[in-house]
Amino acid sequence: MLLICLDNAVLAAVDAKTTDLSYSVGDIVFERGGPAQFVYVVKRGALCRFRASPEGRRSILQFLFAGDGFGFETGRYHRDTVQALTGTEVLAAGRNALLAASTSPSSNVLFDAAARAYVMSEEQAILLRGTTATERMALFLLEMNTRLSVRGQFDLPMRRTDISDHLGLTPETVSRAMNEFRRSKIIEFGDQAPRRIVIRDKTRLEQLASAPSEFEWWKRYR
Amino acid sequence: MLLICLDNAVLAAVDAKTTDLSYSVGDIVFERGGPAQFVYVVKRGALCRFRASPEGRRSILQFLFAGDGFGFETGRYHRDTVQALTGTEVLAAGRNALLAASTSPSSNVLFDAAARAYVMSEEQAILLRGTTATERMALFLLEMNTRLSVRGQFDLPMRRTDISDHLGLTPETVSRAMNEFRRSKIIEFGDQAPRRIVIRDKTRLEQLASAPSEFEWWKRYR
DNA sequence: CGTGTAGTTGATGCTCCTCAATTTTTGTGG
DNA sequence: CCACAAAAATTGAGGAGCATCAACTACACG
Repeated sequence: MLLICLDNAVLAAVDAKTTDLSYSVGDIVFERGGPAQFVYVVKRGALCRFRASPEGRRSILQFLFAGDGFGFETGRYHRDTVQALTGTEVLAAGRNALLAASTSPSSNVLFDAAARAYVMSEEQAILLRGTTATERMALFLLEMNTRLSVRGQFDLPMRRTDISDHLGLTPETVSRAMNEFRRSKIIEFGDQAPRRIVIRDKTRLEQLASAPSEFEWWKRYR
Repeated sequence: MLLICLDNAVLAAVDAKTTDLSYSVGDIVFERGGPAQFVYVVKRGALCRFRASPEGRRSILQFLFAGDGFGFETGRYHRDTVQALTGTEVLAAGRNALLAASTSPSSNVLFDAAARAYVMSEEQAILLRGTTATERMALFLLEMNTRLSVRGQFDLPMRRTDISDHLGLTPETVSRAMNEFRRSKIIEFGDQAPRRIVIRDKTRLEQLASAPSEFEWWKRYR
């Protein structure tokens, strides 16, 4: 019952018996309910970890990029599904190898990972609670910027739908917010590539990310 | 940076050097930013653990009842504030005593606690996302029922405001939902005691807790 | 060229919040 | 115990914020 945020340092403790795997767009790495035998680290590409509700809603709990670990559970089964958003390479290690490594003297490794995962989960819950669509989009873009940008720009590996399922919004709302950012010259899209983002005014974006937004795009549509 | 869900089994590992403390309504056990020297277990009463945002919002992350542990952090300072909702007795142990106990052979105690806290936090985040006010109130009442009820009724230790800060709603919305439950004879209030709850139709409440609510009380007010 | 998917834009209205007023409950001192 | 004040809870009206539905554009692939 756990998907920990493992990083390379953790897997260094396992060291042996790792396998390289690769997935293409849309491939499922594992599904909710499946047996949890391996732990993984992203080497290249992007994935998402989500839970689908019976009514058809989908909550994307986390986007996974190079260096992120996933797939560790305390129970025998996976609690959520992980799917590739782009062509992806991951490193897999047997769950038992990790457990063996973690009983060595140096090892509050697992505890640290669990504690970090807990803190991140709670911080994000606080963040998504009582924030407006504009604030969430600003926060999301800033996070993607720190994780993905090279030379001041980045390509979002996910669709608008994925963003909306992550932020608890609709794709339409995501689109409107992003395009209003664009019209205000806060961000810029690539030519014929709505997933390529350049952040033009990071300061403004940071203001919007933590402010009862005076940036009310919907008034355009009344 | 961590507030773990410790239970009595965990504190049994410490065993020595515990102190009894008592608080009355409104007392602060510790504040966000304060040094994290002790870990606690609730013996009697109820508390809440919350984070106040600069804009004056308050997110209540957890209500704490007898048996719940709190106050453990991986860092040096508390990440949130804990306050008594009623007259309360807690057991406190030095943080160091716990760490010492947790290096003993038997001890993935800390890891288990962190893992459990992580799972609970993520499950609750999923729950609060994309659910209506009615669903949240139903879920909340069911949870309070399992935790607090004796002989089919219970007294909520918290105000409507606390509930709303926990569920991400306003006190008005909480009040309307609860009174609509009452008018539909799903729950019942005590006489001159709006915090005393009797659940009359648990099955119906469980339906409402996980259904795109066909229970639309607000239509009354149009 | 169709066909399919992703993204955008617009119109409408649901769900809940905000603000204000009132009622109920709790706490305090005679 | 009652009288009063303060706090908590309820109720109502109206509007903010976002979802929903629908139409449309742009590209990708055969």
